[in-house]
Amino acid sequence: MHIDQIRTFLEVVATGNFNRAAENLNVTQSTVSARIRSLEEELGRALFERGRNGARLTAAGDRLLRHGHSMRRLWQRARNDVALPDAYDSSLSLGVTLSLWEEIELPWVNWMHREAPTVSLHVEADYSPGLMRHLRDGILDIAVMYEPLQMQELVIEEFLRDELILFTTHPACDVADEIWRQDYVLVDWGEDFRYDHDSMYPDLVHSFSAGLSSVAVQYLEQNAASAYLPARLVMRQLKKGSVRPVRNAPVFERTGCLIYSKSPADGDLLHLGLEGLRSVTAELEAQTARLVEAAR
Amino acid sequence: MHIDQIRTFLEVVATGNFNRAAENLNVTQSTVSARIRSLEEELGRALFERGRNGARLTAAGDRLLRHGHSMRRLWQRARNDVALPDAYDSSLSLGVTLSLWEEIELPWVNWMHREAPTVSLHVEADYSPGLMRHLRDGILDIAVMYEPLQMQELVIEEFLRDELILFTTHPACDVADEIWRQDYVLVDWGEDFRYDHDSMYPDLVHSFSAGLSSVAVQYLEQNAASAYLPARLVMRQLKKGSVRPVRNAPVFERTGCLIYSKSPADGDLLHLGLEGLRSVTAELEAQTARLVEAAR
DNA sequence: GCAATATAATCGGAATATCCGATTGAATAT
DNA sequence: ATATTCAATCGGATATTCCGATTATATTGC
Repeated sequence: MHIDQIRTFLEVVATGNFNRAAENLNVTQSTVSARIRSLEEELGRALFERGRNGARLTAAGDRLLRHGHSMRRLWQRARNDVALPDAYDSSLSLGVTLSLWEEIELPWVNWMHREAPTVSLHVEADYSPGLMRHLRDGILDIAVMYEPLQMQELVIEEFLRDELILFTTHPACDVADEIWRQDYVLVDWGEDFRYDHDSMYPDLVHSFSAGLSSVAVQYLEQNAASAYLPARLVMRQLKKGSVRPVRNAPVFERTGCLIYSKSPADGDLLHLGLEGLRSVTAELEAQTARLVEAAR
Repeated sequence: MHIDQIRTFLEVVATGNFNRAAENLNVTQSTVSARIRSLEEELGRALFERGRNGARLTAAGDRLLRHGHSMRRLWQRARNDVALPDAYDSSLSLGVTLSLWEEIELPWVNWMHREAPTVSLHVEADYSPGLMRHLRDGILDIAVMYEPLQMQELVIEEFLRDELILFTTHPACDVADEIWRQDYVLVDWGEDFRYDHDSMYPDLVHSFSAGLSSVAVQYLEQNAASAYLPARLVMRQLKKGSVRPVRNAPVFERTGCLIYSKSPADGDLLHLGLEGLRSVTAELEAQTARLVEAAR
């Protein structure tokens, strides 16, 4: 068994097609064919049913699939750990959605460094699809994001309820006042939010929409405008009083999730990392709650 | 990365010597040398410090070691699962010490078959060293034995307290009567027992010693003799009254352990298997307890 | 210091495996 | 029928692996 055979197998499963798998792997189709054939010979079982519409997994292939994922992850992880400086004895990597990155990353790194100083940490921020891909490939051990796609071999655990509150830099006003509607910024908080938002405010016009929340915050600081934001992003402005929640405006909820492998390379370490995230998040939520309470 | 490179790496770690590793793997020393070298080149790190006394792991090699064990186990497991008949979707294998085999194996297989009918089961009985080797190589998922050797990457969990009671086929007697000393069979219940037994009865002569308990039971049935046995092995004879416990004789305790991998290929399935063992054992212990109570 | 010994690295050559590019073959849609 | 879309196969170039023998190196005993 060569790891490239496993990678090829997984790519064929993912694309359902020898030719596309060959393209993605930068080899010829005949090479893919040969790799799969030798894997099948070694295992003594057909892994794919080849037909007009590409390749479909056999039952035996399906049984290989889960282990294949693990093998790829494990080898990725092994290469990574071996490459570490000798002062470390293992590694843990965390990926965080861009919108949560700033708040979670540093406290978590500090927490981990205190609890496990010989663990090398790797942190990255990206959008959900990138995080999922890295999770699948074993580059990430844990990811934090909203609205994850369900995936075999991954545990999804809710761990953070976020409140999206309508904030404004207009003078204190009620949702009925409609002052806040002047210069409204629509922040893209994901599919669930878009749906809820549209049904609540079907006729609301926005002067622009922001993909990244920090843009919206900056805009609010410099203009009399309104936007849906989690309280923690405008903590400073709330304290100053420059930003106020719109009274009686509906609050949207959003659930942050922890995603990690069902079969980790190092279960103890993974759970330490998760514990760190929960602890860091609890602190974050407590702060936010106090602030929201004070502003109401 | 070829799996043979990992196997070779692990064998060199185990023997601490390229030549012995070559012998065990049935290849030449130059092949072992080349395999390790190519692995080192791929990883960009030296894995061993070569010296007069063989090969010692570097820090980087040590970081590879744990993953190497997992890789070997995982591939072993994958090959096994792929080879399964299509009616099954995964597999679980249990190894049991010879002395516990008969009592645990069948109930566990029945329990598992009821709870998870699509899981292919593999059961084997052997002495502890064989079980440990198979556990290490990924052939076994769970082992049940007394006095396991501590090993990296394995969880050891106590789950069964066994009482070794002095039984006799002489007429009912007290330990002070010394009738029972005529024709005493010393059963080898392991190192701990030997030690405790010797200090308790330093001058006790035995007519023979038995490595396998069933031999001792058979001997007791056919001769007026005595031996230390767990009650469950002489349940039938206790009910008939042909075998009696020696009153006031000290009871020796022995702890049965569950051993399994810290990083299993399929955690859910593993824990189902463990649950089955605990359930089966609880039943066994309850029966034994009732019987011992009745006999006293 | 000098063999004797044990260990791993290296080298040359044979065998084997891998990969590519082109072709073939099979199944399906038009 | 014909075109299209897949995967299998073949031939040849290249790369890798393996063995057997030799070499290099460090340790031990004398």
